[in-house]
Amino acid sequence: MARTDFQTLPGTRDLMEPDTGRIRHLVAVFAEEARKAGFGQIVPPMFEDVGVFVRLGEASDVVSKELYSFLDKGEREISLRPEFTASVCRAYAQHRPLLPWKTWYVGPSFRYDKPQKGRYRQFDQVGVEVIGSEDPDLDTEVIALAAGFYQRLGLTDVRLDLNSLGDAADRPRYLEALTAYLTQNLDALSEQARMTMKVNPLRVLDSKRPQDGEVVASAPILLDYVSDSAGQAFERVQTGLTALGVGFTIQPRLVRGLDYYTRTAFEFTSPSLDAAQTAVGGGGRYDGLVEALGGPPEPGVGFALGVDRILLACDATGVLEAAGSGPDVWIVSTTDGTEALELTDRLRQSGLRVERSYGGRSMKAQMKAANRSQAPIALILGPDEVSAGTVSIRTLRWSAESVGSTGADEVTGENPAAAPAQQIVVAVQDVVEKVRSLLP
RNA sequence: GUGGCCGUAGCUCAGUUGGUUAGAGCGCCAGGUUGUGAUCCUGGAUGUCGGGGGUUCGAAUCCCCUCGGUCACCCCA
Repeated sequence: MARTDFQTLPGTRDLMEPDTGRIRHLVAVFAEEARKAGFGQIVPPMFEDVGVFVRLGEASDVVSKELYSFLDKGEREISLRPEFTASVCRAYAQHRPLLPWKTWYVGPSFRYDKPQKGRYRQFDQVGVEVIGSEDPDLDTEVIALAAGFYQRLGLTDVRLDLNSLGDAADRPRYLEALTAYLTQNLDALSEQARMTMKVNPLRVLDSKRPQDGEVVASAPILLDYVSDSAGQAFERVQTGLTALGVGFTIQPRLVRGLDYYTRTAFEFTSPSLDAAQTAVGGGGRYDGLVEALGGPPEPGVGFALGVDRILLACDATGVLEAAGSGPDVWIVSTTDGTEALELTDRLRQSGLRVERSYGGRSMKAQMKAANRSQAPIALILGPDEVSAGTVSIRTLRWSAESVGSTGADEVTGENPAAAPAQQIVVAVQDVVEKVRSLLP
């Protein structure tokens, strides 16, 4: 391990190629899907008044212990956003765009968690929110958008779990029944579950501890306590998803980590992730959140998908490979003139990806670098070429990819097992055209 | 926040009854090659053995602390 004065803080990292290229692609696909579905992009600030996030519910860990908070120089209490939904609701309350307001986002969020595989303190999400309509068809549309996005990436094994949490008015009745039941079975519960029960009984349903499994399995079912209107809406969502061919599983014990959810709640998981974190996305309806943030009582529905976990799932299933990012042309120069500089510039202006060697290295070293870059073509500028006003074009990558015929005499390579390299000499002014004709 | 495992070159790792100048493979650099990339051959560079303290004649190796990574709990994307 290299000794350096500074390194990234826990739970943060430097994303670099090829990962950054994959993320660019992923985001481009998502933006396209969202645009087709009528969503416009929002870029809210990464930090807000802590109150914006506290309204998410103080019973959730995200708020109670994972908020990155600090005092700024104006003595304001600030938090880095732990998610986008609160910011979007705040933005709606502040700007009052036309309803229904459909918006999508991408960017980092921050949670002070202990890092783990697929879990970072700074992590990227893409997501959408719709403010201002209770229509369950929007729930369906939003879920289908996420499902379609996974499909387009090639993630075919993503599983959708669905539940209805009922209206805010249904919640107390259910909590009462659940608490009574859990209290009765207190002895059978794990210590952690007992702690959770005091703070947020719903979350006990989500316990992954085998010990709690038995108790949870026969706990009262949320769906039995859901109001008629919420129940009908849930039916409508199911019918809609089925009509669209989106597969799902009703998961009566699915609850979400943030308290603001009402009615439809859903979670996407990828079984190919063997880590503890298999959720690649989730969301639901939050009909009271805008109002809680001081806005009008507008309902909302949306989801957030974890970019890093999606990438992990892609790795596990071998999709979304990094696109080849090598240059089209590599320029080898053994003179100290400005010819290489000019040729590089000219080729780049013509739209080609051009790389070259620097530092006046030997031709052998430059050819090695050219070969390694995976460029299909090397342009050689030595004293002979410069004085004759020409450039030598040499095809690279002996072994596999053919670069098209140069129509020139073949130069025998020294590698007997590989296709022979070809080399031709052209006038400087014809280089761009010739190179273009050789590229696929 | 709690617990398990781990931390030696750019990368993957070897290196235990503590013992002289700390190793391998890959990669990198240079040469063999008459300006031309594979292979091969030759040569070369790089480590305060994560950091600090302690035990010892002597520590990569044993002890303590600390930082970082990783996995699980928890939580969630």
